[in-house]
Amino acid sequence: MVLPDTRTKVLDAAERLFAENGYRGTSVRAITNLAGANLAAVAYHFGSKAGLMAAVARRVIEPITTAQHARLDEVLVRDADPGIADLVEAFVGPLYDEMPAHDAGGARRSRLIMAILGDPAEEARSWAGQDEAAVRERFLSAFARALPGLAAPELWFRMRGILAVTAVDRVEVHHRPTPNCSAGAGEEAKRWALTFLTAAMSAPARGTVR
Amino acid sequence: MVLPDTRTKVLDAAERLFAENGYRGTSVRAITNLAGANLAAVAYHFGSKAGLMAAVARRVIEPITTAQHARLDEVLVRDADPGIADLVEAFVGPLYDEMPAHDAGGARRSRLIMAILGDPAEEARSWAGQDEAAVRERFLSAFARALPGLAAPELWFRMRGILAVTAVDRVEVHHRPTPNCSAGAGEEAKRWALTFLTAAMSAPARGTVR
DNA sequence: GTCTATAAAAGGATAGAC
DNA sequence: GTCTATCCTTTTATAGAC
Repeated sequence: MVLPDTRTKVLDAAERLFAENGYRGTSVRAITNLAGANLAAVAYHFGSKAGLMAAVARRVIEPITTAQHARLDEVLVRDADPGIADLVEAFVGPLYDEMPAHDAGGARRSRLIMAILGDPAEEARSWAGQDEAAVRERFLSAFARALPGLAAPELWFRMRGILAVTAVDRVEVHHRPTPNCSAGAGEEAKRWALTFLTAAMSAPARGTVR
Repeated sequence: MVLPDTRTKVLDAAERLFAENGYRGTSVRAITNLAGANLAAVAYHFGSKAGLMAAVARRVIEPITTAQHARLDEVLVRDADPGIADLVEAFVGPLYDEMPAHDAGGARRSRLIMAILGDPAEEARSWAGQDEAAVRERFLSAFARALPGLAAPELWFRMRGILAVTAVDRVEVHHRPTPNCSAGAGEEAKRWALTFLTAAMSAPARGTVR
């Protein structure tokens, strides 16, 4: 068993605190305290607080985009013109599989992504990185082929809808209405999301018709 | 023409800056500077920065919840057992009508709501207030009647989906993929949302079946 | 690589004059 | 109601010893 080095300990602590309190709500001091490291370690290993956030975001997002690429590859091998359900599954599936809600780390990473997406700072855009943009472009093209009646702006609207639903899921944006209605666990929530989003994406275009 | 008093000027400036930079990203100094008011005005009129945020949130949210209640009332008068499309329209419609994207103020208030929902702070929960919770409960019951096959947790999942899609709409959560694919304007975006969400809410339950 | 110490700035809040 | 002046805390970043 290898003990984590300081760099990794700081990264772990930052992931947790950024997820819980957001970027601006987390101080470098709180991170290094939790990590059992020195305040100066952040500057040494990551240059600055922003550099640390970028590193945290990269570590969380990379496995997801990798899985999304792989799933889309599989789908396209099976069928050059895949259906909506397959595309939705290839895009959304990895978000659940890589961040299972029943796992503490998964829920934490999910909250972190929400914190990144919800951050109004311009900087936050760059945290998501180019991986994420590339994946989105690929899926956008695939959906455009599967939904020929849909104009680009409406397709883009729907794509954001997918991102919104999956990002908000498992994040308590409000108090739960009743205690038993908390977020679904693992596979259940994934199935709900796939049902919800496949139906939504399959809706006929309404771009200009009344 | 009545000139706005200091209280209103501060409220306006705060609404704008909170929307653009979030609660934590906005200093009281920046607000009073933009308002052309004195730093101490915030303490005098609102008690504290948090009190100011609560006042801003109330002013934005109240007209929306009022409209949602009214629209649901209308729907229930016409039909004691309304369909999914009517319920979705009654819930989502006011979010677009009260915050038109083509209007600068509408887009700003939309971003503000996103900033509130996305804020990880516990405090942020209370900003949305009880109005919003009451509306959600009413619609939850109405949807439950219209979707008898849907268990409570899955219904709650879908309700959050509606909130997610409408909140994220018109907010650039990422860089736009191509310049022409920006957010849809006004009525168009509303129609896209109603189409997308009505289809999603109408999907058959998948809670436990395979 | 890790630490102490400190710089330098920005933040929220408030006392008290007017 | 509005203003000035100031207090006190917290923040990021860095210089320099070890």
